[in-house]
Amino acid sequence: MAVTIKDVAKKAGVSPSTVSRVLSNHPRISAETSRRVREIMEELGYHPNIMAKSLVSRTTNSICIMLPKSAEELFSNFFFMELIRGIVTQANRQGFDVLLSSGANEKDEVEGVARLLNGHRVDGVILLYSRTDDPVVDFLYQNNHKFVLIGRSEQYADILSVDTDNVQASYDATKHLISLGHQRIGFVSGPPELVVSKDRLQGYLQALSNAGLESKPEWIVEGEFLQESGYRAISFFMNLPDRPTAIVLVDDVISFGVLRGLHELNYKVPDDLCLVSFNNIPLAEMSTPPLSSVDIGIYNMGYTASQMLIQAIQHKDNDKVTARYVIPHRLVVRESSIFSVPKA
Amino acid sequence: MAVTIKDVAKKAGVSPSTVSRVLSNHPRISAETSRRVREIMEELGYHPNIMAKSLVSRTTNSICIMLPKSAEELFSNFFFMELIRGIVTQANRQGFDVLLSSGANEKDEVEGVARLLNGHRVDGVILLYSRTDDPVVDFLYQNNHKFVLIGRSEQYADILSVDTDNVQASYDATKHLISLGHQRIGFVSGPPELVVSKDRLQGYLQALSNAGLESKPEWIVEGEFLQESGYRAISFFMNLPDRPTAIVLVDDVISFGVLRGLHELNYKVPDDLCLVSFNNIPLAEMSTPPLSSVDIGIYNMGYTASQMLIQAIQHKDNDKVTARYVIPHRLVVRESSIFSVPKA
DNA sequence: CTGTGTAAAGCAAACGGTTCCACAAAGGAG
DNA sequence: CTCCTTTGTGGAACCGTTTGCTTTACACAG
Repeated sequence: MAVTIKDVAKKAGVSPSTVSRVLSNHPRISAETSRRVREIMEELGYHPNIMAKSLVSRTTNSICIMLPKSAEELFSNFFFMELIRGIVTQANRQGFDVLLSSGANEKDEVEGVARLLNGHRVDGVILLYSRTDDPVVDFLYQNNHKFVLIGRSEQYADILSVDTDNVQASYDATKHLISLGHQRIGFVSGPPELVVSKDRLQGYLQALSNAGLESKPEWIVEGEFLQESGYRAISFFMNLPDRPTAIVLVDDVISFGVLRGLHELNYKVPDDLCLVSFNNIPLAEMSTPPLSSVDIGIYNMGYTASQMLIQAIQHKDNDKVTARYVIPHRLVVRESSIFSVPKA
Repeated sequence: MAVTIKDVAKKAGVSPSTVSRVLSNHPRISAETSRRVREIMEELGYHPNIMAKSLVSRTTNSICIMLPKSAEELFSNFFFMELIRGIVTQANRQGFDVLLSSGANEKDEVEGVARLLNGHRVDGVILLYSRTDDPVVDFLYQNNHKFVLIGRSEQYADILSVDTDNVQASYDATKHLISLGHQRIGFVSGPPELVVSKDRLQGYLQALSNAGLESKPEWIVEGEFLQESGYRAISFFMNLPDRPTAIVLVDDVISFGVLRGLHELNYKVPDDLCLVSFNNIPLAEMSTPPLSSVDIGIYNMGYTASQMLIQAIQHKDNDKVTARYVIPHRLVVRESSIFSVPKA
């Protein structure tokens, strides 16, 4: 059916090996032969069978992106799409294909990734999230597979990862509010099993303590990366006797929920409450009021992760090499935090 | 290195063919042999080499998602992520892997898809968008490849596609505004090369004409699926001498830009201007005010497209079969349109 | 004219499976 | 008891490439 290397060889009057060598620019092929073979490939519409190639070369030129289980429930879509865009762009640029994989649960995830990796369908994996205790990471690490973590592993030091300095970023965001005169600052966190939640919480606490400010347990609430979490958090906060005058939130989308909640309760931002969140998604500057947010270079993270993984795959130095790449962050101040001290 | 079918065979004291048959549940394998072989596969940690399997079976059990070139510029991320989620979920459920592909330009796109399809890396393709004149579709159609279009083709009738009835949906949205008493209704469209833009414009015009209402050219502006488009459109509209009292917008994200613009100009929604848009993304209910929006079941579209494609791949009836699947839509009315007639 | 070096191309064995065909053993019909 | 099925398994060819080892064909030195 499809045209193979043999068809090309026959028509060109050479052997299949010669055609193969033309394809890989082998030095000992005469210019004339090369030209003729290429011409015929063109004419016949030849495309190398990637499977056959992979089989013999034992490499697939493709990588796999592991989506978190139930991405829809835990995270904001924007974050992942942006990460994926960065990964795919860089991978394609390097001639790699990208596979998407996910699982209904953790067991599924490990099995899926094992099937792909052990079954030689992909050469490596990128994990889009970091959980505190992740069986997928265990599997990858123990079987010596190539992989890159977006985020940070608490268990293994010697793995490839791309991350934001979340402690520092959160410190900066909190510091910003402190420098505006706020004394009572709240924090809305993400799911506790995510490393990012812990890191940002830590930065927040550190900033408070460095400034000699108090941090009350009731000023810290856990949520998910969803509007609803913000919406719920805010009714809690605003009913506190000594409620915060400012909040740090781990994600812009949560802030949208907060804005909505405040609007319904007839509070004004930033007059009654100041907000700073993370990710700086495009909508952040379109909300009312526009959100102050820490830009963490999501696309860049994906791009870099992809690059690191492909590099690791190509130079097959089997030693595990520590390479934690930290993408710089930047606090973008907008209206949601620009008034100094709320009247209340 | 890796454990192969031969290793399993040797250890089990059977031939490779027997192991292969166990794997594929061949009827003429004794229960005892099957049990023993499976046990050994487990023990050795055997995973079939997917490449080798594909090579001989001439099928890959994977499909490819074609991302639009420069997705970031034309579309709202949410839409694609949701589509992808639907596709991946259904594909995985059927044992298919999903590849992501994109190209810097149209030539790139065709080449990429040709490489994957002719090179037997994937069995079929899903296109996430419909352009009025798409070389990728031409290629797929003419080479008789399996593919599904999200949207609608203007050139070919006999291809698989999943779509919203955009004309009707837009008609409904416009009708909703008309029934609230609006006489001057504007329209913010998407890029003109997208079929969805044309269809929604048509539904809008049809609703107006059915109601005996006028439609002025200056009430219609083209934009992209970005906040900025809405932001720009609104300053144009509000400066018109006989400006619209309501607008239909092709995407929620555009509406966010509009909301921002109106806020800055000190207009109120819905008092000064009513809005209805499309897609009903989760943030639509969190904006101020919450947006009326046509829910088009994005996840469902992806899910269905995936299902159709896999079906087409598995029953390899080579006849082209028309199958246009229309996902039902539903107008979700919220505050951005609930007042009957603006004061102005 | 033989021997040697080198460039160009061919042969054949993998890579890890699947599957058609052959064949032995066992069971059933006559 | 033969003969014919059925059942369970093994052997080998093949899927489309790559690649190490040869072979061929010159060119040129001795």
